[in-house]
This record gives sequence, C-alpha cells and structure tokens, in this order.
Amino acid sequence: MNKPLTGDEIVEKRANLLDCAMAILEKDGIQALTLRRLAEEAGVSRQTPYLYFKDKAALVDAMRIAGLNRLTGVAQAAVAGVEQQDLIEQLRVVGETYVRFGLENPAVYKLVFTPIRPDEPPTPEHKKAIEANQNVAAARMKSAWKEGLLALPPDRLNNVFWAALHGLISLRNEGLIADGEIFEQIRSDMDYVLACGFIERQEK
Amino acid sequence: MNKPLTGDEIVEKRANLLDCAMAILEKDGIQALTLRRLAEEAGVSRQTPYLYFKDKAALVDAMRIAGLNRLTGVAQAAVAGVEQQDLIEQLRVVGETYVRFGLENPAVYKLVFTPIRPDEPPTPEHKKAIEANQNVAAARMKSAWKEGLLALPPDRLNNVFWAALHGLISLRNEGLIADGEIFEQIRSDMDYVLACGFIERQEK
DNA sequence: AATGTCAATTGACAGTGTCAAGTATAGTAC
DNA sequence: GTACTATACTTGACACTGTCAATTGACATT
Repeated sequence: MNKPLTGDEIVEKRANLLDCAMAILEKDGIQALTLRRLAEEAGVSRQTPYLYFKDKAALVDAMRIAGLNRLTGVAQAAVAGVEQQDLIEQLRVVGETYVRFGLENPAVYKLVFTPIRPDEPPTPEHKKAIEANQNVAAARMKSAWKEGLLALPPDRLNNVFWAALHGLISLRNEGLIADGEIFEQIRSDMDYVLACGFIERQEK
Repeated sequence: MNKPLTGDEIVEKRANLLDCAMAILEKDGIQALTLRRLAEEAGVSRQTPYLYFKDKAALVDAMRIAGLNRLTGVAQAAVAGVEQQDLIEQLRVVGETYVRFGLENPAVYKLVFTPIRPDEPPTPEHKKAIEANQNVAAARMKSAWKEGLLALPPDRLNNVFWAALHGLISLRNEGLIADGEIFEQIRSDMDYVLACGFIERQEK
C-alpha cells in the first residue's frame, strides 16, 4: 500500500480521518479528541494523521470548517422548504435551525464558534465557510430591507439577531440559564427580536 | 515553615495562588496555565497547589468564580455612579460595563462563561456568584417592570438583553464579526434591544 | 531528647503532541 | 529479473502535562 496516492485518495483518507474526529468529538467531547485515539479509531498508525494535517490545531481547524458547513447545509435545506412564505417566517426557520443544531450538537456548535488560535486570523477557507453560513440569514435580511420591511439596516438587525441566538444557545449549553421549556422560550425570544426589527409583523 | 496553618494563612496562600493563576491566564492565555508553571511563578514547589485545590479543574473553577465576582464588582461600582438616573440609563451602564469587561479581558470573560465540566452542576458558590452577577441587571429590570415601563416580563427581557450582549462579545472576541467601531456599534445594538423592551424611551 | 503532626518537596508514571529515523512496498531503469 | 528510488506508513524517542505516592523537614508536645 505504498504507491503514490491520487488526489482523490488523499481527500478520501483525509475525509475519513475528519469523520472519525467528529465522531469522537460528538461522542466523548473535545477533551477526548486525542491524536492517538483518532489514529486507533481510524485504524491507522499513530503518526498517520500528520500526513493529512500539519498538527492538531490544523485538524481542529478542519473540523471547525466541516461543522460550520454542516450547519450551513441544514439551514439551507430547512429554509428551502419555506421559500415561498414571507421573509420573517423564513428567518424564523433559519433561527430555529440554528437553535436546534446548537442545542442538539453542543460540542460541535461550541467548536465551530470558538476558534482556538486567538492571534492568527481565520484561513480563507474558514472565512468562506463563515460567509456562506452567515449569508443564509443575511441574504433574507437584505431582501426584507429592500422591500422596506425593516426598521433598521439589515446588517445591524442581522448582528443583533445572530448575537441573541448565539448568546441564548451558548448560555444555555453552558448551563447558565435555566432550562424548562427552553426551546419554546428561545423561539419566542427570537420572535421578539425579529418583531422589533420588522416594521410591521404579518399575521399568519 | 511547617507548623499547622491558621485559617487565615490558608486563605491567603490560596488567594495568592489564585492571583498568580489569573495573571498567567491574562498574560498568556488559558493553554499557558499549567500547574507546574503556576507553582514556579508562585515560588512554591510543583505539588503545592494540590494542597489548596483538589485538582486542576478545581483551580479553574475557583478562577471562574473569582473572575465572575470581579465582573460583578465593576458592574456594581459603575451603576452606583448613576443610581439617581432613570432605569434605562442604569441598564445601559451595566451593559456597557459588561461589554468593556468582555472586550478588554477576553480570556477571563471566556473562562467565566464557559464551564469546563459539562456534566457536573455548578457548585453552590458558583451558583451564588452567578446569581449576584445577574442580579445587577435583573433587579433593575424588575423595578422597570413594576413601574410599568416594560413591554414584556423582566426575566424575558433580561434573557434577551443578556444573550444579545453575550453573543456580541463572544462573536467579537472569536473574531467572527468584523471590528471597526465595534464599541459604538455594540452600544447601539444594546440600546436597540433596550429600546424595544421599554414601552417608551425617555429622551435625555 | 524522643515522638508525632503536618506543610511541603521530590520521585515516578501514564498520557499527550510531535520530531526524527526507520521500514516496506510499488514503480522504474537497466 | 535485479537494483534503485520514491513514497506511504510505522516506530522510537523526547519534552511536557496532571497526578499519585513516598519522602523530607520543621515545629509542638510529651
């Protein structure tokens, strides 16, 4: 098994390692994600991951991007189902997807939104993933703005909207706000922010 | 130097270790906080921290509480200076204190709001620190509610207010929202949330 | 002077990330 | 077919981590 690898083989093995790493993360948390365990679980030798990732930080970066793209994917899929409804409803669906994803995959969510390297700027690939992710909501904010539905500029509302969701998910996942009917509560908090941002709320 | 320690000596040495640990955290980040380095920096031997903290997690827990209390302290001090002004202004000051603290002490802020042990519930001491911290804003929300100033129940507005601030600070610190005049921007985002929550906004 | 107590230190170990050297196999040249 | 080389992969080794266990050493009591 030592002939030169084709490009496809490389991306496939890399993807396999990535999947394994994500599985470990979801199963046992970030502190359980060790290079040795990853190697073992993937059925390769200790040092093999270094053939596909420069170091552990690079692996984690890749995981971050993968998780982010996953979130983007489910958000897009969810909103595709309500494309014909009004914009505020679409945004509500996007927000709900975020919340659901964040609460159901706390480890992945946390990883995605907490880069470890505070100094270095995000890679271009990471930046692109972030943009794509943001765009799901931002594009609809812009549309709403163009139609004169917003009480404040779309990027501002997007900021507040996103931050409120992110804050609720984070605080919830860290156990800092009590649970109870957390899902309905967050949904209505979200509705509240949206309702404030939209000039007038359509009744359904 | 081996006679039984008095209670005061214990808390003093413990506090000294805590201070050292906080200093390391602020200076070089959480990944630089190592028990050996802490011991060295504190001028004690490798194992000494174990006399005052069960293990590293216990040390970090103590740091979390210390950081939280520090934030509570500055918030209380800040709001004490505007106690005679109207409630919305007081809340604005509280929020601003949070934002300033979060942006100026990113490592401490992150530590405070991201418990490491996902399973175990917060200790009573931690819980008390959280409550005291929340109460700075929550008490004023309640007052505003009693005076009929709020458009929604105080705990709900508090949730959204807090979450929005926390989200903005976090996303900003993780480099996920662009900077620029971040400070003014967050302030006005905060104003926006408050303005939505208050039935009518007082002009100054 | 002997003993016991207890703060504090040092020794040791398993586990981590990672560099460097080694191994083995597939392809190529003759 | 044999020798060579490139390359996928493995193993050895090291510094560093958290932590348990045994040891040391100074004081108080007898």
